[in-house]
Amino acid sequence: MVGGEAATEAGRDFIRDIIAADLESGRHRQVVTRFPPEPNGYLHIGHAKAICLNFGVAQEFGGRCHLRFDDTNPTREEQEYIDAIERDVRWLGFDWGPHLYHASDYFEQLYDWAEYLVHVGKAYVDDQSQEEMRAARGTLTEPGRNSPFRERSVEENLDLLRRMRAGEFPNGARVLRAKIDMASGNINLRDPVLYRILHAEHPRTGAAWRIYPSYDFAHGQSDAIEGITHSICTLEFEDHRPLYDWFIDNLPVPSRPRQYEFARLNLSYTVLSKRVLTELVRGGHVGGWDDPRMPTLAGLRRRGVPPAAIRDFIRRVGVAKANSVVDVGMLEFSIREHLNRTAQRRMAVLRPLKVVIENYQGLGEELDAINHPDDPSAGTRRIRFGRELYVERDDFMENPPKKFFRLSPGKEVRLRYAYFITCREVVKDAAGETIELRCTYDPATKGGNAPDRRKVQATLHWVSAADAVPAEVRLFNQLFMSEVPNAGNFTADLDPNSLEVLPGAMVEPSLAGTNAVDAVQFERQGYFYRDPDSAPGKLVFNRTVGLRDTWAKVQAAL
RNA sequence: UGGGGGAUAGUUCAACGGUAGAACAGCGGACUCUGACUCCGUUAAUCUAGGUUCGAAUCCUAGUCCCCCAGCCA
Repeated sequence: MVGGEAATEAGRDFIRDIIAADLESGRHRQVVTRFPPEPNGYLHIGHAKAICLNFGVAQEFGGRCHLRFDDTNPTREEQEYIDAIERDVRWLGFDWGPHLYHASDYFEQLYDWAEYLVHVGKAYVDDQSQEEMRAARGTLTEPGRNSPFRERSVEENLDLLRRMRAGEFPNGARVLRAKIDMASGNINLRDPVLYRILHAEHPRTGAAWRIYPSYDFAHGQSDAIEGITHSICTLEFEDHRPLYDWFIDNLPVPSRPRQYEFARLNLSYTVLSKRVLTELVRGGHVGGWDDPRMPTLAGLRRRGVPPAAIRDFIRRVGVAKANSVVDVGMLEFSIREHLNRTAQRRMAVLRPLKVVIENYQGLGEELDAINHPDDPSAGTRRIRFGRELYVERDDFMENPPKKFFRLSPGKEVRLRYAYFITCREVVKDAAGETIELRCTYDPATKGGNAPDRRKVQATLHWVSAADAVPAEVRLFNQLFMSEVPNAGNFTADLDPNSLEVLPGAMVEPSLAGTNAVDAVQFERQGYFYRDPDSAPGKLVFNRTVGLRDTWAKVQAAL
């Protein structure tokens, strides 16, 4: 658990207000919440909001939060997803202790309650086809019509229900329906389906069941069985609440949970739809559920986003009932904020340009570099200088605009932790491409300061050619080009340049160490994280997020 | 023309009849061996129209706009 940290981090919102009031009034002695994913896909950052909310309030108010799989539809659910969900919730920083449950744990009890409703005349078996049911349901503005099977006897209903359970009928032949009100303005109350016939293997119950409960019939009662006090869900379930309450009122359930709804998270330039994410994976548009461009927790993890940054982001976003789209920049802010404090600094040249220091005669002395400017306990490391170096191609311009502070012909800059150098000559290939810079250094500026106190406008990162280690660096842009992508036709909106691979990067030797698995800042560029595609002799780094880039803004304005 | 929700700076969230505030973004500046970080300053909002009240984002009335619901999905 993140414990006290989360408690102090917590904001205030209408959900927490309700819980605080319920505790104060004595309605509940302890708050019990649950995070109820359906195991039909990977968790994404939208789920992180629900997870942080449910586990968060439980922590803050001294209660508990259950992890419960809503596994009522075996035609869509898989064990792979169950495992991934548990892994991702833990990674996010939450612990359900012994409280791991499944809706399928309650199948027998739910079935008993179905028979109970039949006994009291509040449920019936309907033989109508799916099409007939749809036609009889009415529309948004017209009431529905009662099913011709609505007034069957209790005995006949019971017999049919039991034979449904026994597997006597094919898929779709009959359903069990609640007898509520076919004329209700709320369509969820027009005799909703409680059980459908599904001859399908269930990941947990195997072939034990031929009928499976609907979400509506399973969710609230599962909450009641577990003693959930506050059943927190998203807005689209708001008009299911009367039905939720109908089951609680009409069944001998052991407790009285109440449902509250909040607005789900939306992020700009991002799609948080399991359907679309699944198609992205199955259609090969991304490398998998953990592709660093994916908004899944697995993708964010691989990208190098720390879970604490996600929690901080969720806290900043808040909880309310208004639909909204959060600027993805806010997520990036939380990531930078966290990584700036925690990531050690290193030097890496993404697009190398060779520099020869013509007057350097040394053999390559070692210099001290600071691992973290704000954290002395992170210590220092030794980096080797040399006659041949690499600097960033973007740090040189032959004909620079006025505001360009970096290297250009005749200009002096500082090489971080090393010396001042001045560009003397530009070497080009036959095509006119700059391939090398001939520079001179000032031996008196060793360590990076001039005895005469003269200043330079820029400090450049660099690596020495002699001991630089080659690496592949992967840069990511948003997967979608539109600020609010159209989930209906998302392929047209995919950015073909969302992945940029730089195969020829050169990094500090310290980055090749086997223990270099933590997030790291490549100075002046961004935060990077070792990708699992790395292998002995093959380093791969993902850019988690770039540093704020004021120069890019100035440049864009030129 | 049914039912359920929602509208506050560009964005997200506060303010619960009593000075409309924060964060992110933006803009300007300071600092800087990261054009980073940090710090300082600053632009910027109550959907509309009436009403109640000494006083309304908040209460009332009438509108407007947006979202969700017609799966044997969740």
